[in-house]
Amino acid sequence: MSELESVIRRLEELDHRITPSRVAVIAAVLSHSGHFSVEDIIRQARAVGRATVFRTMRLLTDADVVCRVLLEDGSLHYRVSRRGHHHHLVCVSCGNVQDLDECVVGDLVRELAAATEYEIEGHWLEFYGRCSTCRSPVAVAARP
Amino acid sequence: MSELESVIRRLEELDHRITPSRVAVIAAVLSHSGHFSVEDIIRQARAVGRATVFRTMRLLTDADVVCRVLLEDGSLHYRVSRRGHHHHLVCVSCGNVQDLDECVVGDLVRELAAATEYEIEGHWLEFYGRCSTCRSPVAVAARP
DNA sequence: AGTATCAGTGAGACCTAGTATCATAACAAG
DNA sequence: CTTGTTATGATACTAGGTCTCACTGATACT
Repeated sequence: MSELESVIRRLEELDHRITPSRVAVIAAVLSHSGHFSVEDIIRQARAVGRATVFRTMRLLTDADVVCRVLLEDGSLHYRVSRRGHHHHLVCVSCGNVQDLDECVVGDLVRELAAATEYEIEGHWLEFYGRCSTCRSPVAVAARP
Repeated sequence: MSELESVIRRLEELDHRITPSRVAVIAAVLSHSGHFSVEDIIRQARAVGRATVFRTMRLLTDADVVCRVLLEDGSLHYRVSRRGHHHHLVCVSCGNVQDLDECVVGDLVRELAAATEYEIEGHWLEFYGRCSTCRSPVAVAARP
């Protein structure tokens, strides 16, 4: 079963109709191996209305087909998600994204909940850096 | 020395001029005990131009007078900062912000750097939940 | 089949948050 | 006093996203 079909299955299970517009958006989304902006998808699926692209992106986010990637400058990108709740390490130089295997703050959340009496419902966590390819050996050696 | 004066000192040390517009923005900023948006400041300091408010907010961020608070919906707010690098626990119900004493992911950053060969330069981390006041005893008891 | 209903749609107006431009003003230094 | 620098406000603009609304096309009921 292709990835497209499996996403369609997922939406059907959640009682969403499969329309040509949605299929076009999903196909555009799946064509990316890295992260992308909604504007990228709007450009790719030119026949689909702007509002519909945004609506479909929300659908896909809720269905865990994509996850949101917060870039360092605050802009929001998306990325096809192939695992559950996780976080990202984004290379600020080449834009490459490394998925962290699992949520690394689960323990922290429990500790904080105990210490603060908050009931913690969610969190944002993104790391930024330079991947091994982008940092030159010289730059590494020069670091204190 | 008032808080206003101490912020003014800080900017002077960084070679920024102290102008009436900047003082108005700083006073508006200091009038908030919680977090606030730039639009709040623009509303409060109506005599100051929109661009100048944004410019001054950047100045204050760079001078560590305020820190940025990322809300769950992705919107950016500010908060007077009284310590160095730290993170926030935001109540999604009343908006109250709890500062976490120090950065809780320092160790994590070092581990990740070793595991991924990334040189990690920065991160975003915000927690969301409901403070003890906002969660009713009933709701707490009902949680699994 | 007929019709009522409802999810989904695109066009476009609108909104929010922020940046760019630019002429002008205030100030500092020589 | 002149010259260069920093800061300013008005305004236009942009990016990213939401709202409205008339319309379409499936679905469900009779």
